[in-house]
Amino acid sequence: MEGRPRFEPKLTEKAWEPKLELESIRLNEEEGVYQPRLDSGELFVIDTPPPYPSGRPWHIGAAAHYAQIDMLARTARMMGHDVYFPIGIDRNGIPVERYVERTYGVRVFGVEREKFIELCQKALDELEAEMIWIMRRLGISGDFRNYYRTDSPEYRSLTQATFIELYRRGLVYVATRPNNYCWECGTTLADADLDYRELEAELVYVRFDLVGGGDVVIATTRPELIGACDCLIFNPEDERYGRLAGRRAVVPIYGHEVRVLPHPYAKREFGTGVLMVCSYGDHMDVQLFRELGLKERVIIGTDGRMTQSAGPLAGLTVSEARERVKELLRERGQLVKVERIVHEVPVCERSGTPIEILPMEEFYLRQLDMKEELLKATRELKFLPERHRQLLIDWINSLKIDWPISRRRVYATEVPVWYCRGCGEIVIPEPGRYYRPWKERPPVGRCPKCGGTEFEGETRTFDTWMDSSITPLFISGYMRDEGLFRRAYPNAVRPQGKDIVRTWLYYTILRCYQLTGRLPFKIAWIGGTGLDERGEKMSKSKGNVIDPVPVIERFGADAFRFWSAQEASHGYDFRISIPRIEAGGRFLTKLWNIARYVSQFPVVESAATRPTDEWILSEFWRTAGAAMRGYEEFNFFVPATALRDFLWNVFASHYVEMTKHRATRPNEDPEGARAAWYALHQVLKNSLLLLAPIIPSFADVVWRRIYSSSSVHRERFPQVREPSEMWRYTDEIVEFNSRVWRMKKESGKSLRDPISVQIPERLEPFREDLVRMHNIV
RNA sequence: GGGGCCGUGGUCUAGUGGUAUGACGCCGCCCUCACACGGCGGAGGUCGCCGGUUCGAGUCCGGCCGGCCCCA
Repeated sequence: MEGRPRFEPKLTEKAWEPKLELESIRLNEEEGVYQPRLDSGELFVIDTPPPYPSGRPWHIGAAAHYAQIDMLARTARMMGHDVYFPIGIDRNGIPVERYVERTYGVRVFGVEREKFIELCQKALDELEAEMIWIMRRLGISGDFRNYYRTDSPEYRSLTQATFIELYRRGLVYVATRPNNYCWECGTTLADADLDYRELEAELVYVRFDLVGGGDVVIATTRPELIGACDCLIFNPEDERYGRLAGRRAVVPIYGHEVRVLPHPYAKREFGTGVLMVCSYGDHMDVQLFRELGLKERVIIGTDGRMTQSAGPLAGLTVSEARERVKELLRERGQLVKVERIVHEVPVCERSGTPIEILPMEEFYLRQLDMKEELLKATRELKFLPERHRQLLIDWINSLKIDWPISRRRVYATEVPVWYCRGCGEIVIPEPGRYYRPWKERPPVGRCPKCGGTEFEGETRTFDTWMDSSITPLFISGYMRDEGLFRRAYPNAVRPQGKDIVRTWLYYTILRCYQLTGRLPFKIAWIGGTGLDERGEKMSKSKGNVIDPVPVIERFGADAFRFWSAQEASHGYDFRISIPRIEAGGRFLTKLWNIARYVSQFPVVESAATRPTDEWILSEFWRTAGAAMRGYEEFNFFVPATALRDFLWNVFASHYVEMTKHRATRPNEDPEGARAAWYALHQVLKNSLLLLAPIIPSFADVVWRRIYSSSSVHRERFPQVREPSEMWRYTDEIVEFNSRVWRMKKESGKSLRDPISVQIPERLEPFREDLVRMHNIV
């Protein structure tokens, strides 16, 4: 040991400890590291999805998603952009209403509206605080000081202002149409609010008498709608029924006559091959009613009960009516048989209740006549990954009705409209403030049309997507801050999950395009879905939701983040398994120990490097180039895996071992030691920069201990150098070292024991380091 | 029924037409002076199936089967 200086590592802890994250998170927040500059110039604005605080457990896939969005923000910062990373909380809509009903045992329309809203706000405040805490703990570098809420007066007044603008431009209209209706939630729903579930049902066979003799049997899962039947159809190819074309049938119980028509929608395999068309059993009925000009009968009410038009079924709930109608048919001898089947049923996404299709008067926003224009405009939008563009195109092409935007709910932005009691004229206020027509006086004293002085405030609210679809406008100061708007709009990136392309992405593009004539952002960054370990979607009803909080507490946020980055390439679905998160986090232990080893040596800025040093620097810059190509596309899988493989399997295993002798004995060979120190620090320092977006606290802690008194998050990515050709030696070096280790192992030698082995000619430049490393004699 | 993605050792994953990566788990050995939260070695695969192109296919082409997600 004579002549060997004692080196002290600057990293004293034996391993990376998650609690070190807390200090780094606090420090960077206090130092204002993430604040955007206030000077002029373009802002790189990230239109983050405002999460809905629906209560624990929060979805671990969502946590991973936000971690990745944060990597995106940090990447942009390190590329030199002035990044504005707002944090919003989505607080509008049905989930909180249901939560309040459950938690406080009240019904939304059973208490005073004001009181119910108060309860909602109270619940949201609590749930929101926890969500903000988790996001902070994840190391998210957003603007928590000024986070916004979609239920704030400022936000809601912007939603209302955009509605007023569109109404005045004729893009909003009122119409009565068959609509998806959830009687459980008491409101109309857009197609995007539906889910589909496989449910058991009875397929009921009913015999209709034909006018002029004979009969025909139909099969239906909705026998209670028989009173609303206005047509029977069979497939035109179905020779069994060709003779029925043009005949008329008598509807059992109700007695009215309906036509029997051939129509391709009827599938010969389903039931008897003959269907009854009613208002309205499903979406196809709606289409057939429109197409065939059928007569609508409303026999289900908004309370989920049969109306007076349902005759003998009036007053019954839908399921009671279904049983009762079977009895009535049986009594008449017109019930042929009943089969049990399983079929897909549209249900309310929120309550899981099968929806009804009822004609309702609602406000609509025009979208059908913009389909082509939107398809054309979105060609300018960059998709990452490109293949997810198809999700949006398919959705736009599948739109069949304009967007019903009014809802019969309470905790949402009010439709800012009053009605004249005299003539029914719609009165719209001036944009600019938050209106609550159900409790406020109208904006005018007299009706502009009839001069009446009595008004009634609208009680309905908007679909919450009316709020969520203007996040790019809200965060850019639209209608409120011209200067900010010029710097911030269009936003740079919209990061979101692929599961909400049909809602959030589509509605945002529609609304912002209508209002500004421009796309709201330049890049749509579409992440995959976090699935459970079996590859199935997580949902509270399935009970397979994993809570991210214990995972983060156990392994640390950076381990979780690193796992998230290296688990799946951008845009692919990823499975969440705790053992794999744990394994991913092991890289941090490895990297910590690499850094701990390197941290004992002086930081030198230049040196006369040896071939071994040249080799590792070449291999490093090659890796760095690959990592940066991943960052260019905000695909964190690429840098995470490239750097992990390099640092673990090449740098630590081979370079560090090859130079250990040299690096620790500066007295023997001062120049050689300096050269090793130089290369060790070059690799570590630049690796920290390249990993900083993915493992921000880890990188920051190590950075401050070794390289700087200021945050790593004020730095830029290293300028990637063109690697020399030396990396071409990597395979041979790895192969040779493994061979020597194996030989020693097989002959029972310790790694320090001398060995006699031929160094391949190609590895001659590395002879000195190889001899020392393996103690070759 | 339509669209998208995916099918590689027990599990997960890389793979530009030329001897199949790596990780988790498993087995054996080693407390080698950054790291036993480590290292070395090993077992384990008809690369979903069937055809085709090719001297040669996990990789290209066609068809089929299965899984997941979205939509109908």
